[in-house]
Amino acid sequence: MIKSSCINRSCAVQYVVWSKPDMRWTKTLIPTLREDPQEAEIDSHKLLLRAGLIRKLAGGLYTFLPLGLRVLHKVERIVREEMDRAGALEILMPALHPREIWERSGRYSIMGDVMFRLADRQKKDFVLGPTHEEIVTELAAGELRSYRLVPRTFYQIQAKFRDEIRPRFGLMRAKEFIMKDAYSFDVDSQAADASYDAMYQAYVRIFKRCGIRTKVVEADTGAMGGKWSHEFMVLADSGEDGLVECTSCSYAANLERAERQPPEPAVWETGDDLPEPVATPGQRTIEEVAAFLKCKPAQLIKTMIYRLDGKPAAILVPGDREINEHKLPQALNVREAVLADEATIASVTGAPVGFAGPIGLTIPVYADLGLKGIRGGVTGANRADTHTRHVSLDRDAAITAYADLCVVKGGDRCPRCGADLAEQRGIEVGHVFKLGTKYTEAFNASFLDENGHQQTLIMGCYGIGVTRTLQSIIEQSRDANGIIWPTAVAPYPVIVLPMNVQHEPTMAVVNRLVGELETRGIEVLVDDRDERPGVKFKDSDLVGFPIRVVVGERGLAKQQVEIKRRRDTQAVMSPLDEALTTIVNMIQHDTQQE
RNA sequence: CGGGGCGUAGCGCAGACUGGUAGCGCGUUUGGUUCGGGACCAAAAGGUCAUGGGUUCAAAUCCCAUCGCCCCGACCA
Repeated sequence: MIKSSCINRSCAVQYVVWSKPDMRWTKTLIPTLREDPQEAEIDSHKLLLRAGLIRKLAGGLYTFLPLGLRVLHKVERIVREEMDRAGALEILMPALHPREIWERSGRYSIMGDVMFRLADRQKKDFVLGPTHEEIVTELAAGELRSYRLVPRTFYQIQAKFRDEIRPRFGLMRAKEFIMKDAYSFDVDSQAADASYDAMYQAYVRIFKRCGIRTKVVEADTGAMGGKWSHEFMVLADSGEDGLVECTSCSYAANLERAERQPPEPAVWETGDDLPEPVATPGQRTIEEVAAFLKCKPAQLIKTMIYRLDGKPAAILVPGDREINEHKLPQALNVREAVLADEATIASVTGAPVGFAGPIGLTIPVYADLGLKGIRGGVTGANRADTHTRHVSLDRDAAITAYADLCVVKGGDRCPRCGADLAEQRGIEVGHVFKLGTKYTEAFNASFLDENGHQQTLIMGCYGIGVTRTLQSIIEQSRDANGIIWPTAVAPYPVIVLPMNVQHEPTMAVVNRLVGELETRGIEVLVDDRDERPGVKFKDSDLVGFPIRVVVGERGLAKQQVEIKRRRDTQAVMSPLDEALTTIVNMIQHDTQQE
């Protein structure tokens, strides 16, 4: 039964030459589930399980079943093609790293909790790599010694390991996942910008070819360090990241980084009244105090005590706002900003937690720009069970500096053009960083320039969560019946459903059509199960093959087969001798569209 | 790590409060009737009731501990 023609026409299938282009449902494993698994919360996770693409081994650890692996390979192939096109060089680095290399960059302590640690039989310490900046920089330090060998960009596609605090949503946040990571090394900042741009453009192409719409946002560099970065976000309500985009200009940013133009000064009162203590017994939170004093949360001035590089300071934001801790280091020019403990708060304010205010403090006081010019505000009085009202910050408190310190929200003003910002959720599928010399200095990665001078390599790094991207495709392309695969990443672009596998003329037509598709290099799955049509239709929709061909006695009587796109509602009847052309045209058309 | 929920057949669940022979639906196997959107009839297989301990004549059920999974939070490229 199995066609042997795959051998002599394997050249038609680029890269995936080891894979037979056609498959019978009864010969593979596609364990579809009729009901939603109890373990899954979001739709894409449910569908991964229901469509028989993955199975869970343990929390954050998944096995890819045949169909899931086919999709994974297709995404990887797109990534490889675009990386290669951009001039990046594929390598493969170890997943197991000696501890010392992480200590050299200082990240063993920074990322220590994220890394799985283990020891060999000699009790030598190792970690499972959560990322590979250290490893690749070590390589560059040894090999890229001459300007003639620069620029170079290396990439790999490999399993990464992270001891996530909470793995969730299936492949979205897993303990082991597939990542494409790339690293560029350049002679100077300008050349590094060009490398960055090449990767950025490659990413745009990759996600487009995967059939997903992404939004590029300015991002925080976090533990990666570096100066600048962009994230590629798949917009989805289930996304773990918040982001804002301008309704007018092109500004878009992760909430961790997003800035805003200062709003109009909050004038609640004329400002003629002087500060006055008011008893607020037991009212600690913003909500409690606002309700107690019958004022709006925004009228309160939230005062939080932080330690900036160890030294206490007060951070002030409007009562209806959150402090953005990611922005503090840069805004206040410190290395580390952490919330102070209760003892510190008590000693600098002289009051229990919940009653801190800026008036009379002897530590530095930094206020959000949204508080500039506020009149009639309410603050803690630095005394138990007491607040202060009629506060005009400029007049009543010694403000060390105003800065943009709070988390931006939808409705705030764009930092570029002043128009409204809109807030959305997104899934981070790609992240590109300009790292500068953080790692190349730590690893002494330098080269000799044309003049024989020693110079430090400028580095960039670029990640794509491959398995996360796979799930994001589903998150963005599905309906009530199941997945709708974009053609480029579908496990099979075509599924053929014989309505009655016992009917010989039906199977003769199926086999001939499948053979013809094979010769065109088109991968086909034949649902040759002896099941009722309804079952096959449901499974076909659930798994989401882009094109479905139904061969039944009803159509055959008119020498026709039915061809239907998964994303369309209407099927078309096609004469037998035109079916092949119709299908091929659809695939070509859809691949270009997507 | 804090808070909450859940572990009973491959999947989804009931049974637990009030201890007394392990249940239902789907799926699976066999036979038959069906056959263009998850058919019907009949028969059957399938369980350390998460694990360990305790109480009891008797524990899926009550008590204690542990483990695992899911959600919220903290946290996180």
